[in-house]
Amino acid sequence: MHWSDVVAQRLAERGPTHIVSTGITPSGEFHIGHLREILTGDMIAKAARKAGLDVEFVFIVDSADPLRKVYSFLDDSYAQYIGHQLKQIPPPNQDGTPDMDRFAEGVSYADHFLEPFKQALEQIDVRPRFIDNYDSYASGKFSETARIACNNAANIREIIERVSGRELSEGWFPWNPIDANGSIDGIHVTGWNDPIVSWTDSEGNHGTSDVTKGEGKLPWRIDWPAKWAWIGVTMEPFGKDHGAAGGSYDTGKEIVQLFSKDAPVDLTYEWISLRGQGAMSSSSGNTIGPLEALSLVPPEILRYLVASTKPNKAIEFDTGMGLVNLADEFERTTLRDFSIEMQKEGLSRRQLVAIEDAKTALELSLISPHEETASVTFRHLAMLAQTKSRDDDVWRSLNMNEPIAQSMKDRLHRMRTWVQSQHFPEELRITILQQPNPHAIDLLDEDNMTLLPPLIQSLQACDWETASIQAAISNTAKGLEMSPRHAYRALYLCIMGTERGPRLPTILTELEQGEILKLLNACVQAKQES
RNA sequence: GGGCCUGUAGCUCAGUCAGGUAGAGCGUCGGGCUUUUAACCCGAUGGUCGCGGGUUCGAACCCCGUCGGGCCCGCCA
Repeated sequence: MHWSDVVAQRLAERGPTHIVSTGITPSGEFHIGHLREILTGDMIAKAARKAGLDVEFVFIVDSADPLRKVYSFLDDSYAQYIGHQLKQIPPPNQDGTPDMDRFAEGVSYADHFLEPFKQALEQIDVRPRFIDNYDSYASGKFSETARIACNNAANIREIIERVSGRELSEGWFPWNPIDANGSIDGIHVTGWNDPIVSWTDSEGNHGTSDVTKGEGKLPWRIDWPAKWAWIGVTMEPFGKDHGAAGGSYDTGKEIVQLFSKDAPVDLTYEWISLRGQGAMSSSSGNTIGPLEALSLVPPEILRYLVASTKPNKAIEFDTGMGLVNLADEFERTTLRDFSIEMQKEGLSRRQLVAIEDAKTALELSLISPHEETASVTFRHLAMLAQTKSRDDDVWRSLNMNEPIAQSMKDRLHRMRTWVQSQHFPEELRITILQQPNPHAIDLLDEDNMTLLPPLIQSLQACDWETASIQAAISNTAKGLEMSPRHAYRALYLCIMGTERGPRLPTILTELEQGEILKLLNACVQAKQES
């Protein structure tokens, strides 16, 4: 059974109605790691609906969280906002300085980072109900839970200290009020008189905070179960950081009982890292944003990456050859006929499960409605995108007639972007040598050498267009009673330094005839001298 | 210190929760397609399932131990 169906089954055992929740703090640039959180939730919601359950999928934007520190992409002037809630501070400009103009127009720090992520979500067909955590506090959604928490401060302290094993400070209180400057750091709670918290801030100011009006927030370990309670969350996937023993899920599980609710069904997922570069981290700049990823890859492929990998498996996102292999695997999967495969006699249980999982992973990956398009592998499209500068030529080569499906146009456009990017693997890059490649010269065999001189002659004599070039190559080989294969190998080695390559005549027509002949002659000479 | 994940073919992984003769894709090699779309088709190659014990008629799978890799437990998914 596919992992999403396993979770759906667990939900079905609990009841017919569910709210699957995900959430992210918009403290910086979103990256594809965050996509795993939301895609995991989205897929579970879909699986649960398939199982006949009534499911809502929500995405909580943790905009009430404070700015923790001045991240590397921020200007030092952000130091004044440390401890301030992300919804209450200005967005950064390109250079990292606060953009007061946009802030005046109502765009907050949180909005700034959330907006592109929302666009990415639309592209990958994830449509949750968004819940803004800051607004939720302000509109009193946390009133009940906050009051209960404050009235049970000792109780909660005991839970956190016992379960997490860490010691809370003397002045700890389950509510972080906002001080005179708007910060929730360095503030001390001095009294609690339901629903008012009294406090003293670092500068010695005194004040009060009404917990039912969102004049502050609950600390994370309480904030989370409080959200479960007021929203009615019954399922939530979360990163392994929260899943560790004694982590926030463990304490939340007990705290939520105080709110007279049960903890949601959990699913801990592993992180996504960039191949060879470790975990993704907004602060180190070691990231690939969802939009950047989507500029290279069709959304189906990103969905497929998550759908076909079990949540507890770490994913290494590889923007090079790994991506090509992933995309080609997806392409092959779309071509499979699962109903025929499953009817096959004598399938072992394992084989059946493998077929079912592949089928489900594919279903979860497709963006609905799925356009029927001709199948083209990534490799092939990569080649066409490099050798044909006009889109029309690509369609002709693929035997596609107008009107071309929009999804195909998108794919080609993405491929062109990818080819131009630093991520495109050298292995697939078509390069034309300027001078003989010594390594390739070594690989030229006797047959190749026999063919080269007459090849050069006929290439010199022929019209420089595809049909003649093609005829020249194969006729030369046949004239010597050899397979054209040898002629092509010789040309690939001389011109591109590889033993094989994409259809040569079309590439040659885009190059200077004289340059090519010069290169070929140089190769023959180099070989003879060696 | 506590905990989680992970180790299976050259590579990426499935199979471990219901023990029953080692799987897939890619790669590599060979052949085909009488023009080579890095395509496509056919075939072959390839693994002491990290290591050591135990349970069992039977273990990649269950139990114990051990070694290696990654990671979490200060609000980074």
